[in-house]
Amino acid sequence: MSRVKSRREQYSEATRAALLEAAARRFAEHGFAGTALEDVAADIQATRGAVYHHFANKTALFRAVYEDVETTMLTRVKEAAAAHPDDVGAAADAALAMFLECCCEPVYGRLVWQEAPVALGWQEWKASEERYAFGMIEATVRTLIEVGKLPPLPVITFARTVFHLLGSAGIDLALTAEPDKARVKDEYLQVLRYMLGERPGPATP
Amino acid sequence: MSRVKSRREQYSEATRAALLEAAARRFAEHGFAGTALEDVAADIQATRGAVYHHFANKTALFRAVYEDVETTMLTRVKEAAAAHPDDVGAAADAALAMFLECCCEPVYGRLVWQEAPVALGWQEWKASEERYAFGMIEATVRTLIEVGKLPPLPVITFARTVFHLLGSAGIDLALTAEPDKARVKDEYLQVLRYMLGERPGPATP
DNA sequence: TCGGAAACATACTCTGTGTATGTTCGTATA
DNA sequence: TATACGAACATACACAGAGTATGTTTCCGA
Repeated sequence: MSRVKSRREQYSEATRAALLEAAARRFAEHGFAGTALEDVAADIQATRGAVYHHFANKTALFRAVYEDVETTMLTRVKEAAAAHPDDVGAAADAALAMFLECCCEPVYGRLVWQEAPVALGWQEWKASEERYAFGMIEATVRTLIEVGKLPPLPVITFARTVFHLLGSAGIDLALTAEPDKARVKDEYLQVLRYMLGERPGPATP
Repeated sequence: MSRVKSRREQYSEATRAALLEAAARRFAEHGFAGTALEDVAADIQATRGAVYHHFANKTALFRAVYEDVETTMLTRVKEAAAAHPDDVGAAADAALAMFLECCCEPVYGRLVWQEAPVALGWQEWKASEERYAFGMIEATVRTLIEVGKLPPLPVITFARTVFHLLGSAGIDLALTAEPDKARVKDEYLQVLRYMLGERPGPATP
């Protein structure tokens, strides 16, 4: 497939990867507008020249970081689902839980849910999610409907709503102070389960 | 209460109001980062000096715009709810529907849901919503639980979720192309009703 | 071994924010 | 009614950061 890399290519890919890593940290910590490319470059002992060699502009750098974390997320979610090859319900549960887990992480949560919509524009962000998180959720929802675990609601809209549901829960959790985190997470799981159709049994009379 | 305004005060308030209006348009159309104060000032035949006289900085201007649209929204929602003084369920329905309506409007939707979290920072945005949309929803949810129309779920978390639910639906609707808008809106109402507890009857067997 | 191109660094331009200072004009006070 | 004062702006300047143009080094293939 891809032949052996020359030393130069290896160096180049290394700095590119280092730039992505540094940028991810900066963007996640200070936001898109709050990060100067100067600082990103300095983090890896380089100058902005290196950045503009590898990426067309600031937005392109962000886009690369964004697609990176999305790909990582997708892999983890697929792994989680693959642990239940015989039970679609359990697989869906695991997938959604893992996605929520990802959203809780400061880097993924902030990048994907806070910065991406303004850095890339809502339109592009929405289109991108089609290929990542949202696409995955849509498949899950479709399965759940086919299996009868969900009523035949409009798939796309329902999936998009679930997507936002998990995302907002995740980002809220990511910013919840440590002492409350466990309780809030439990509350969100209760609410999410309710919204996805589970009904609590009547209180013991 | 407030004594009669001098001519000077009237002029000042007029330009301040004009600045807010121009800024709202610019922010809603080009986003926070994409708006230059120069242009906002030019829109009302003034210079940036006027802006910086009335507002501490760009963020403060945005904050003022933001609080303005939130207040307008709250008024409209309260009016909608007040139309059903005898039926809390209907009042809650009307309130939520009106809120969704507001979220669909490009100015409110974009400012509150896209720009505010990054312009003000998620923390401040969350805190502000406590006093506006979210506070209102919380009251509604609390009522619905007391009346028994909702099970006793954790109020704060549930309200916050509903808040995001309506917001994401609204902003998505705001960006949906006209021919599809009616259908998508209908789909969202279906999904929202489902998530809020209504269960469709079984298909005729 | 040498020409060229990739991988950067350096230097410059331009836009936009924030600030410091100047100017006008209404208004209170003598 | 003359004047002093301060609010309401305008003008001018400093500075940061994005984007671009150009220079420099070093690897690699012919």
